[in-house]
Amino acid sequence: MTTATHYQHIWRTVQLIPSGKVASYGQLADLAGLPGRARLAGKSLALAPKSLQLPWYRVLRSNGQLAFPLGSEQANLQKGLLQKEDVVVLNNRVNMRLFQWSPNLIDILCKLEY
DNA sequence: ACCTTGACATTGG
DNA sequence: GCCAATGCCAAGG
Repeated sequence: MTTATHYQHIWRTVQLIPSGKVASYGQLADLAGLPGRARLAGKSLALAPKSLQLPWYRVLRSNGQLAFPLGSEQANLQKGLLQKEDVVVLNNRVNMRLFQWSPNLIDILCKLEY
């Protein structure tokens, strides 16, 4: 498997996150069939062509924090996009307990992928 | 080829 | 909650 392929898996998978929901980089990697490779998920979002129009802003750190520094241009943009979907961001952070994915949904998504 | 830098995560103190 | 240590690994220098 080439890294380009890995990126494409991530790009395909991130589009499965429904509006109004969020996932962590680790979950994204897992769903893409790349367990333990959260870092790769971040990398591939960073390098994704803008033309793909990915919902990158629905991906957060495992503790719910935005991946960008508080007050940065990127963080503000992400916060705005999330709040437009009624996801509350406080102190650069989302309450992940409100967004736990049910195991059967994860199951469905995994089957969609492969 | 070696080193550093990240849109990361988990564990242990 | 904070920090350091580990594990992860592609990109760019």
